[in-house]
Amino acid sequence: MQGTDLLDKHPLGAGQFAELVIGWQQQQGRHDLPWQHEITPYKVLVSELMLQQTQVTTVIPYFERWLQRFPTIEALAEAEQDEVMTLWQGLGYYARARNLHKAAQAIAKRGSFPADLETLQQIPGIGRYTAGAILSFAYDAYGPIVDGNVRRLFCRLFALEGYAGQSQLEKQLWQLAEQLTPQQHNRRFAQGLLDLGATLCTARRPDCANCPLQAGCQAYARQQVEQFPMAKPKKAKPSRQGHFLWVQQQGRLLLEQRPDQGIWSSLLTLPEVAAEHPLLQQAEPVGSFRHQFSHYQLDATIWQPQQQVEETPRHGWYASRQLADIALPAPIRKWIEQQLKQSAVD
DNA sequence: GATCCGTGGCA
DNA sequence: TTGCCAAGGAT
Repeated sequence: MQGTDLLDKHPLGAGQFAELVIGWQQQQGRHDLPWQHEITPYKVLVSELMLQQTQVTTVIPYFERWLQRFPTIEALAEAEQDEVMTLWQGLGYYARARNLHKAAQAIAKRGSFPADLETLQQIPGIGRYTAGAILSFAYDAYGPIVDGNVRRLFCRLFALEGYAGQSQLEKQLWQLAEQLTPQQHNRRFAQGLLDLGATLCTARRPDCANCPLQAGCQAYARQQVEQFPMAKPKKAKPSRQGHFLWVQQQGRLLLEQRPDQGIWSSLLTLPEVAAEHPLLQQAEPVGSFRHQFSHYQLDATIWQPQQQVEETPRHGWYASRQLADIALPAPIRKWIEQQLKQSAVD
């Protein structure tokens, strides 16, 4: 067992490690995040789903609005998907919103909130990390977590080779998490791990001088803190073309709901057509934008067709005052609002 | 195991 | 401007 070896060779034992993390969290950790007050399993579920791959400062206003509109899991379970997507718009990774909605319906139907790792991981949108986080934060119970913060912290503490996603590294990280996670004070311990990663053991310019684990950090001992974790080998980001239609009729704008898979799933957008679409042969380009996704770059052109657009049940006409209350992708919303402002001035 | 899935902040 | 990064999960 490699993880056992790692821990055996390390100057800090598991008990001492937990004590240091817990003590530091109490003195120096974050205590004023919105989901840390009057904790319920539902609030933990909402916050954890929102926080997946998303920064705390981005999530906070979304979380506040969400709890106002859906104060309980039953309220969310009974909501329409349109409204769920509208509240989530701009936050990205829209499958999370559908999963959260489905999770609320499953839990409400079940009658009780699951409180064990196995059952939690059967719920849509909840993986190994989120299940551990729910046990730790909602129930103050044993729930190992490995996220980006913990990965960075452990890779440095134990000078672990490998990059994020490599199976052998992930296996080591989870084994360490299981061994280092205490049986008591689990909420504070988990919060301490995340706070250390977010405020001291950061990706760039880590603040080792104030770290309670400095004496036990193997990367620090080598003066190679920023070499861990190793950078994932990167490949070129592809570029894709997108063609969107700008069609107004009697002051209303034609929009189309996207399918529930793929990019911008379940959101409304300007109708998108293939590059070979006949409509584009006699259309005028009225604008363009470039948008960076995590895995490709979108070069979009917006066309004003001269012919009638064939409508489907997924199409709809929207007045400008309705736009605030529907779910649009951020770059599409930005372009539409700019266009409407210009045409109003013209 | 590799890829897909968003967005905003920051150096 | 560009690249990197952030409380991951599903396929």
